[in-house]
Amino acid sequence: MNIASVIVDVPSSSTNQTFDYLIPEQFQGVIQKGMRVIVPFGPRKIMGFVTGVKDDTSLSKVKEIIDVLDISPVLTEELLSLGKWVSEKTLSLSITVLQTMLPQVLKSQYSKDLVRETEAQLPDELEALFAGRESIDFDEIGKSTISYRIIKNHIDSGDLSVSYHVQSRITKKYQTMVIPSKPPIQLEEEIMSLSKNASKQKQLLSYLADHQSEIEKKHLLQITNASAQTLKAIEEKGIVQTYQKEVFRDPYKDQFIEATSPLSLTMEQTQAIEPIKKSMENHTSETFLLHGVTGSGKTEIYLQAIQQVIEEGKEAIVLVPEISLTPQMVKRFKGRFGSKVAVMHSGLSSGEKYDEWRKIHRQEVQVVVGARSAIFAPFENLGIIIIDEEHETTYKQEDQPRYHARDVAIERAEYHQCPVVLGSATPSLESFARASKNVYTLLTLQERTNRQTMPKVDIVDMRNELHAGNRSMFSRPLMEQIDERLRRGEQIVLLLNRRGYSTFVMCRDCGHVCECPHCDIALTYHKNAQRLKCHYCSYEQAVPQICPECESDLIRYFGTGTQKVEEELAKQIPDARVIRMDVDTTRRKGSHENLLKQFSEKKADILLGTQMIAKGLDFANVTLVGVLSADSMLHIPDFRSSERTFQLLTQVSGRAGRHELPGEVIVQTYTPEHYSIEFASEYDYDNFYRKEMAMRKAFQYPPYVFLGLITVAHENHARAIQVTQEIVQMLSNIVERRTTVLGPTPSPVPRIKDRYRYQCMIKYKNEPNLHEYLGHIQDHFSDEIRKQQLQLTIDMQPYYMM
DNA sequence: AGCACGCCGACT
DNA sequence: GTCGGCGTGCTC
Repeated sequence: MNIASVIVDVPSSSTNQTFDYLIPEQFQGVIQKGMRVIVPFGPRKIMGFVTGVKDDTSLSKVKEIIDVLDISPVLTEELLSLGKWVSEKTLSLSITVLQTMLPQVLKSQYSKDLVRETEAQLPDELEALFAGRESIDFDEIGKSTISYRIIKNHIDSGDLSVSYHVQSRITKKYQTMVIPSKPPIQLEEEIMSLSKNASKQKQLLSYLADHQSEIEKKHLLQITNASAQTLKAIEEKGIVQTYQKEVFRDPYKDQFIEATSPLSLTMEQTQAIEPIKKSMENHTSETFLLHGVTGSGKTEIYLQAIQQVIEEGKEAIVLVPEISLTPQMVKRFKGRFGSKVAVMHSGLSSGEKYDEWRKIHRQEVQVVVGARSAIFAPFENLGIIIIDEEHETTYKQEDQPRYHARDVAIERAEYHQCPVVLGSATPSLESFARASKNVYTLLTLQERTNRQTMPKVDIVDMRNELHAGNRSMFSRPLMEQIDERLRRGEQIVLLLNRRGYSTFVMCRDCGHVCECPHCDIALTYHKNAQRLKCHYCSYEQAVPQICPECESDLIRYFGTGTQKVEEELAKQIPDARVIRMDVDTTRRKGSHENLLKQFSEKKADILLGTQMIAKGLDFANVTLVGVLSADSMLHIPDFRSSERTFQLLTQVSGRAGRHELPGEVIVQTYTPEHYSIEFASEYDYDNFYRKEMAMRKAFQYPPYVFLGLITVAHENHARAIQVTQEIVQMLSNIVERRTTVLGPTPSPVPRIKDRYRYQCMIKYKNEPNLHEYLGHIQDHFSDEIRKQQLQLTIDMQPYYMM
């Protein structure tokens, strides 16, 4: 067993394989599957994951592993094989998948140094660069004017050499601890022998004598009110010792979280949890779809199921959409399971994420609550996986590897023989269809635990408003209701559904829209910076004063951004205090929570925001929810737009009147007759599902078919079409008769960063070898891809068609 | 990816 | 003739 198979940290298709290395004697028996190692690769040194250890290799010559980076494997065997599965299903590189399963700090960084090997005199410019140092970073050479040729000559002559380094970004946090070096009796003696003036030292020592054990330095100095100088004095006398102790960062340490105990379940809840418990007892990997209206107590079911898992000595993963991973949510889990919970989300610093990950790795916690990537938590005895708000699109990763957490969850559950619970008030059509076909087990909660009825939803036809001469973005009924809440001192949530919508600049004379010169997309107007920016590349420019086409000065901003709504609101109701929440105001860490906190403390009357305010928020004093433009999403050319509209409207309606005060919802729309708006206003999921399924069937979209989307991007327009055509041809030749291969079609954004984009869409029901074929297609174009000319993106079960 | 090698055009 | 451009192939 002295050969290791290693996946190296080189993300390219030609290195997407294992490489064999000899395990040197000192690492024999130490190196295990799932550990990170440093290996020589060509002239350099890089990180790699050991995926196997074996006795021999078919190669005649192998190099030795240079170093081991881990004491225990960072990836379990299960995660290694899961990684393989994910890379096959998503057509991603193995190394990319393995890296995403770990916290970012474990990713290696590389550097190159130029080292002086001899005393030989170097040319003046080189001597100046070294400035007396033994080695310099290669980056410094790049900044200087020295030609690489000269350096190369000196490397060849042996005066200089290049050394490669693998650096870890791991930062551990330490605390200084103080520990007495003598037993208490002797400490007392020391106190006696100290000089009379040393009262502070005496005080400090007597505290230590009384308390015996080690104590944090900062803490000790604080209680004894002593200075660091005092401590240093007794340390020098050898009475106490200090050392550095590693501590885990705890992002929630300053929060007091009240412990909660299981609530008694309603009849309905009991009926829903029983099958889950049964599945856990039988050790079967069953998938449940928990369909429960807002406020029906899904979370309590999760909590009690997890309780049982913990009692069995197993572990639980809870996935929550990033955006609703609020302190409120975390509190519910920490309140019930205390220190057994790790939390993983993008709001944590990379060090905090690493520490939370290590709690799982070291088996110090049994529960992880986290966003998408928490599905890869290195638990070894999973007892349950819960995915809350199952329909959320954030569970699908939008860059490589394009995995869906739901699929990974089901795969992991299969391995651990444990249940998966998908919870939602508005299940995705895919999941509900599977439940209807008994692939998933459907569990339904129809009653709200507080017996409150859902808030009444009023639909306002904005066309009538227009006819009546109201050209503002607030309808008269909405304004009336807002006024009334303000008078009663109640709060209001206003949702601006802005997806697919942005502020752009248009000339009123000729209709010219300012577009990005590198992408076929309108530039977005940023008011703060007074600039136009492209959302796809880094291009930006000043706002033109006159139209570049017709030189008219009638330039206007179009689209309804939150900023614009805020201004309008200030004009119409100057007295209202408004908090605006959108990407601009929540960019800074913690600002999201901060704004919500202000709102909950009633420091504002109106919370105005985008989708991010629709989820999981729970304010007792909110009695009115206004949706400014319910249909803005409906016109996006995306087969899921009706589903998303329905989900968003249902969700946001649930924000009103969650407590004693009754709530009301006003939905403004230009298409009140649209079924997704109508059914959402009646909270009628079943009829929405039926209607939408009929649409999906008619147009052959999921869940009736599976989708594969291939996007081809090339600088040369003709070549982009040609490659896409070639792919369409290749696929058409091999797929089943009832599979449809569409294309070449221009992408919804036909050009990004000067590359023309064309697509091929595959609609299939059963193509067991499709992934393999697509792999061949990738290989077929790998040369052209590597030469930076061609970009090929394959997205299985895509969510965004761009 | 990133490095070396090797082949070609543009200069001292 | 050499310098330096980039196209090509390989990394256990």
